[in-house]
Amino acid sequence: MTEKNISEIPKAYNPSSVEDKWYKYWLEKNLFHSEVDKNKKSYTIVIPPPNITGILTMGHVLNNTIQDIFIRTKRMQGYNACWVPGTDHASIATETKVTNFLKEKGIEKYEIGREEFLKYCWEWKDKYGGIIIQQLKKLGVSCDWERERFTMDEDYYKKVLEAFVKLYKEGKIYRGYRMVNWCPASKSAISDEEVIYRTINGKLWYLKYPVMGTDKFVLVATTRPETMLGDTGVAVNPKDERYKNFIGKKILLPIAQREIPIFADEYVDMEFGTGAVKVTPAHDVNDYEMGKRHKLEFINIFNDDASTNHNVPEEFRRLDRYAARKKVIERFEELGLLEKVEDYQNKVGYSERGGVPIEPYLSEQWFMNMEELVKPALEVVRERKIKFYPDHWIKTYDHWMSNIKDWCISRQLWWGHRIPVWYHKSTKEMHCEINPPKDIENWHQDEDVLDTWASSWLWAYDVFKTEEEQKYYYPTDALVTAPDIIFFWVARMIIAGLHFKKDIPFRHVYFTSVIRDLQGRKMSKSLGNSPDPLDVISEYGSDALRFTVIYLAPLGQDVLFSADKCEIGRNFANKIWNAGRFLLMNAENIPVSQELKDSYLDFSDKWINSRFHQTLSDLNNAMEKFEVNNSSKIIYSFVWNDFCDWYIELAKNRLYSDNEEVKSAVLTRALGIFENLLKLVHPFMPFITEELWQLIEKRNNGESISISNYPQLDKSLINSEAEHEMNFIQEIITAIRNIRGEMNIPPSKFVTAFIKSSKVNDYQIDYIKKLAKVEELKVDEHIEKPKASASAVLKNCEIYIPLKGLIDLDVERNRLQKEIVRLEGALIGIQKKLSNEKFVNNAAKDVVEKEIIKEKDWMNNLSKLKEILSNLE
RNA sequence: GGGCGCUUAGCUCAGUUGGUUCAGAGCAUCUGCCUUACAAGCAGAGGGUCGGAGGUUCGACUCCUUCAGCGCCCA
Repeated sequence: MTEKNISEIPKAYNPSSVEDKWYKYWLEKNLFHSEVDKNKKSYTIVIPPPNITGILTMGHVLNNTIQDIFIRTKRMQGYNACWVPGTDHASIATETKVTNFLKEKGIEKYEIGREEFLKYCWEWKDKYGGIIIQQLKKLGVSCDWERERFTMDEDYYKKVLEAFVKLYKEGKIYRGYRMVNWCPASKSAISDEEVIYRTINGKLWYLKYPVMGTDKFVLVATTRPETMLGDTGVAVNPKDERYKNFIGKKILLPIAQREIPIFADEYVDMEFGTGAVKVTPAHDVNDYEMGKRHKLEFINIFNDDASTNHNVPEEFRRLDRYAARKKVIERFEELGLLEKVEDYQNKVGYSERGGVPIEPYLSEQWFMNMEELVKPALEVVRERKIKFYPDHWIKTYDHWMSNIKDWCISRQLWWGHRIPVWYHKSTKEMHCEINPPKDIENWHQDEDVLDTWASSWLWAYDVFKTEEEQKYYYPTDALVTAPDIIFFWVARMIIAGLHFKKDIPFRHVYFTSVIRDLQGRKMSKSLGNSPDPLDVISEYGSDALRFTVIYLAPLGQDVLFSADKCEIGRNFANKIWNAGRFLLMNAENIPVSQELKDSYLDFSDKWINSRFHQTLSDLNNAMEKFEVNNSSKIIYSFVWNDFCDWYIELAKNRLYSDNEEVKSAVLTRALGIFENLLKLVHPFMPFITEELWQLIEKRNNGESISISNYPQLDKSLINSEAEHEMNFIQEIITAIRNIRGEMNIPPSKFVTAFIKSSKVNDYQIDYIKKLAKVEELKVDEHIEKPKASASAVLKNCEIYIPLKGLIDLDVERNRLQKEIVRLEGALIGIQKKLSNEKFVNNAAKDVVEKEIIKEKDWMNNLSKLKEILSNLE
């Protein structure tokens, strides 16, 4: 760094001039790169790879700030810290984006074909896929950018296929014709986890189905009348008296003119609707099961875009499912077969990515049998080999894992990892290998790609390219992620890690808060209630945003956020800035001398050292327990309340004294503590701390606070005597300030004060005078209360402030009376306790003893106060 | 229907194993201050019977039961 003229340091911290400069510096010096180093312990985090179609959200801010705090702390603590960044190819989302992009240019995906389409995808990825990475850098994250990975990198791609082939050969992957969740928008199957259920206000239509050979009807109720075109049966409960005589008879299905059986099945709920249900085995999960049980016909009436196909009568063909619904209802009305329509609330499954209702659809798909794979993954969490924070997520995880179904891993898309299976054109033989068969011309490859999560489930180790690296960095230490992907990703990574690497993928999983707006609504694009983090950064600074989000986000609780809350972080940054500015301004005139660092120590120095190491101890404990939010508060309170409000204020006395050696000693000490404080803050606020760290001492090129040594806890410096002494002085100062405040004495006016006590030492007098604005201070254990003075009573101490001409006796009377009432109340409680034999006999001895001492002190204070009040004049 | 979480000051939330002035912090409010680091600041003050009821205990914000309200996940 070049030398700066300190007086030029601006009064208010300006993050924009600082942040980009340091991020560039860190990258230039390659400070965040990690290489295998067997002499150092690794500390590894893999980023939850953001989706290449995404842009930075507040959720990312929270998530990545937490990871950065962990990784920066460990790096400074001497670990070989490695944070692997990267992005996820997001099969459906990206393919949708690119398809729409091409459509706007008049290009149809199927016309250009697979190869050509994928070229566009890569182009799109190169152009937009890095946006979120650039945005992340604005946050100051200390990722190892040399290790940036993408789920479709060539070698990673290969690893994904290898995993598929291995599982196939183990018989864990199979192909089958099953009912899946079909997304008509992306024309692909999706997994159960990608279906979002929404309550919608729908209708319940009552349709009359004529019973053949009679003039009677069976009334069925349905929320999806269009599916009647694919009905192949009507079911009733065997116990239902109403329908007993119909069982075995046939319905002549209207419109389709198909004869379908009426049969009995326990599944039918007699209470729901009419008690008779139409059965569409090809388009409803429950009907599918019934269809299999009763060997019904499976009639698929939809194309892959959910329009009606050739299996319905000519005039109903090629209609969108909702148009088909309308037409079916109209026809039923014409036929006089529509009994009634009721309003009805039901849950409809939507495709998470496609945004349209999913269609239960029979198709040929690839599935993974999860039954065996799940077992070890369940164990490691139950046995706490992997720890969850907060740990109540264990139950959710356990429940899901215990009820897991086979995983549909094929997607009818092009962008992704193409399933490594070839079918022989004539023999129909199947070839499942990484490499295609040699006589490729006789084979055709499976058209489908894999579910994106079937690639990212290998992320925890296949981001490391060599065996050696995997051995060194795996298992990773912490995973920080949003709770909504606990099934999609967390669970599957545990499964993959245990199956393929025989070890857990991570030791700790930290589930972040969900960021909401001030009304408690989830941040969403459609509501437009999500502030753009980049705007927030340019307004408040990255450090401010980071600190604020952490400060507001308790473990396991949602966060109600709005941009203006970043004042918390901005103000804190400014506070640190000005503390630094103060010290640096003094350093212009006072020499810094490391030899004097431990000279002229007084109680306030011992106190601040004690506070620092107590803070460090608390902080270490909190971080150990992953209490990041708590950690931010521990730091905040030390910096602001201990260091700034008290230590700097006390230090001014000596900094402005005449003794050059004392001045030098105090300033050196203060700067030392400040530097340590910066290190504690650094993982939370990397930029401002780097800037100040570079300013307080000339650093060599390549040095950075981010690779400096984290302060070591020294318990011997935690000094309860110094803390007691300091607390006593703080109480005296606060008591005098209180009197000044209540009496409306402006700060510019100095007062005289008398302290009746034997516990105040001479060297503390100047401090009290300075901080309480006292001109003349007399301390003696035999002082008589002067007339017309305000008073305060502390333990072992009485304070009098003569205020002739200033004192309003009524105000003083009120003050005293209030304190008396408070003390009396407290005393009643304590005396009740002490007169209770059971308490005295049962409670711990030290508790009782403390209560007795307390009672004595308070009674003492009380009688003094009463005396003062009665003599007040 | 099953599970999880939440309810403490006007607002947003801390409160670790039940026991020290343990009823706290930040913001907001009120009062006084441009005190030579900081008005993005300093000093002081007011404000809550800890969701309701019951129980365990010498003692409950803390443990148990139950009720009410809110939120999330799964079916």
